[in-house]
Amino acid sequence: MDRRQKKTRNAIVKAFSELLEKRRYEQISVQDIIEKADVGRSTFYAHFETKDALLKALCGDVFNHIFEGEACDYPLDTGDLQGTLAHILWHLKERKADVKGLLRSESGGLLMRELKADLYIFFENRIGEFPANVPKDFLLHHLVGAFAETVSWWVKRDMADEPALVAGYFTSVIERH
Amino acid sequence: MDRRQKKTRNAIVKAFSELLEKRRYEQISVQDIIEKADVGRSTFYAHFETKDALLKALCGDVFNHIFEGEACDYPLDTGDLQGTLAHILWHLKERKADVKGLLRSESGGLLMRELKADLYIFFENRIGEFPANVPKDFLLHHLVGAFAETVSWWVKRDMADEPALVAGYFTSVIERH
DNA sequence: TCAATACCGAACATACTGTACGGTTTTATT
DNA sequence: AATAAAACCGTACAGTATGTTCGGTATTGA
Repeated sequence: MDRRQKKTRNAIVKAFSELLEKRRYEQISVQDIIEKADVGRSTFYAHFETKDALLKALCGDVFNHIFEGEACDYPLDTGDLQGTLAHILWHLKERKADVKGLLRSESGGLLMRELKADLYIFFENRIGEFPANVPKDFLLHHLVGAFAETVSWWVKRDMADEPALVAGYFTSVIERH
Repeated sequence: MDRRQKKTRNAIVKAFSELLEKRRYEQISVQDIIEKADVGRSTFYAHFETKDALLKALCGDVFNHIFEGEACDYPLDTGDLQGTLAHILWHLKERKADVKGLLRSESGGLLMRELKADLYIFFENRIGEFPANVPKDFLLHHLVGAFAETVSWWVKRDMADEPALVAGYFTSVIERH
């Protein structure tokens, strides 16, 4: 609507994202953010109820691109599980700075929580490819936890490995039909 | 050494643990803790540099009992992977109140981080039982993440399922030799 | 008995959060 | 161009938490 809103909001998110490259989430105060964004204090709170809300918004921003299946120019999605997982990793790499910043933080769990929530839905739709001799609910958590940790491992290695390779590792450890 | 130290320290940890049953970590202030422990403010800081240090100490306390392999009266450890994992779960249930309190919190990641660190070492010693066609480092993270999430899932269900059963679920999803 | 030390508790400096409010600028609309 | 709505500014403020300091008291171990 009002384009000042977008401008301000973007400035805040961008400032937050940039601060996140150098410092951990806990070490960044609202004061830091509004100074870097060059935005009034009350303005910040007009946009985000709290610092956590901002974090959540950033997470949502990162993941929406991935799981909402917007059109993108990733060519290698073979459609199977491994290909789709590689696709997800590729998208995460697009937002490398944000992902690294959020994951490094003490509250890295917050990014992880968002990621896991989306992964949960993702794997739910793929559940047929996996063994059925355990409760579905358990299996979902297992897959989500394992893949989330895979992401964490990959990020720690600076996302150096090829997405397709990492996805291949993952699928080869899980017992399938 | 001085038995006042132990007494005070225990009072603090106990108060913290009890507060954790009702409230999440973030909602508990140092003030709350020292009031419940009936301890002076400066005394608290003489024992723990920060609230996080206290949390870490409690985590350590919980996990030492488990991974240091102290003598215990758990009879069902069959020695194989499933049995040992069940044993770990059984110990976690011993400290149910603490584990639930810490896991429910926003900083549940802190307990998880400690747990994962110990699990990492644990699985490292068992690595031979798993497929070797992926990097060992990756595999370890995979197992750790999956089992940690299993714990999280189990706790959410109020640890109602039998440890041996849950451990069985876990082992049946992982592809082994 | 006595020196060491752990504790008390209040006071203090510092920092952050979230809200309030009067005034200013930009926007969309007519 | 005029105008009402809105988004913004920025300062001030109340509330709360943290971590430190320090003089005095009580307990401990030797």
